[in-house]
Amino acid sequence: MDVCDVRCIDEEKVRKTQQSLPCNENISRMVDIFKALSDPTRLKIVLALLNREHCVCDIAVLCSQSDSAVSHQLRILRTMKIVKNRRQGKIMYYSINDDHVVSLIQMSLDHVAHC
Amino acid sequence: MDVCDVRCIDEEKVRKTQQSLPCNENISRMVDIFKALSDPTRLKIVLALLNREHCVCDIAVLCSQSDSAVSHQLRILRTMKIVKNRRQGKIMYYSINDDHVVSLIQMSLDHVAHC
DNA sequence: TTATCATATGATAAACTGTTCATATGTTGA
DNA sequence: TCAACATATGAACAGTTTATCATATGATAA
Repeated sequence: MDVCDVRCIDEEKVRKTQQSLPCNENISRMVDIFKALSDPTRLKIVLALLNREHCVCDIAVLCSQSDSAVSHQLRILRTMKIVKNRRQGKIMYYSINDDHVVSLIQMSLDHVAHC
Repeated sequence: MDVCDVRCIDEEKVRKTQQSLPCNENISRMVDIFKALSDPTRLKIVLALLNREHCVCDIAVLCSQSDSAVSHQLRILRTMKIVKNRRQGKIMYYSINDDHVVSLIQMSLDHVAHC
């Protein structure tokens, strides 16, 4: 870890910014949220569920992916509690389970929409 | 691509959700933004610059990474216009260049802070 | 209870990502 | 002009991620 040695850093600036940083655990949580949304398949899934609940099969069509690939990604989103599911007979319906993520997506949508 | 065949999909629901989806280009842009923030080093850099501008060397200290690693990540953030830089002699100062990203981060911070 | 259907899961291969190391660039002061 | 320094960059390697394939599970209807 060849971090630059003491000569060049402005210790006071660094110290102050250091204090302004969230704790590592919160940084890690933020990374996890962004990571969840940083894959096109997962983002499409969440965008689709923003509209309404859907079964795995329909989600697969909407994402142009195999049922299996979608199921894997749904498991990740489920583990993160971004989506939830309910069974109706053979069919599993998925829907959004995290309003914060909805806000994040809405904000990023606004961002890309006008630029 | 063994997408589920016509039997199981609810064509009407799928059609409507399809129409609600952003265009692929915008989805791709959203993915890029989230991807930029989904690495701990890059997120820490942006969080640090949220406080004030810093030189590469100080950023490296703040991220507990080598100057080189940080420089690589700064290039990515620069390419995405999330940060900008200005030279002062030998030293290169980096700062935030995208207010939307600031809002996204602030929102995700609020999210992780109270949960 | 058995066949079929919708979904889930484990293993694998391919692609991607991030750090490191070596080296290059550009700036300053001697 | 040269040495020293801050930063940048290219190549390579390790670790991670994602889709696929094969198979498993759980539910329904015959």
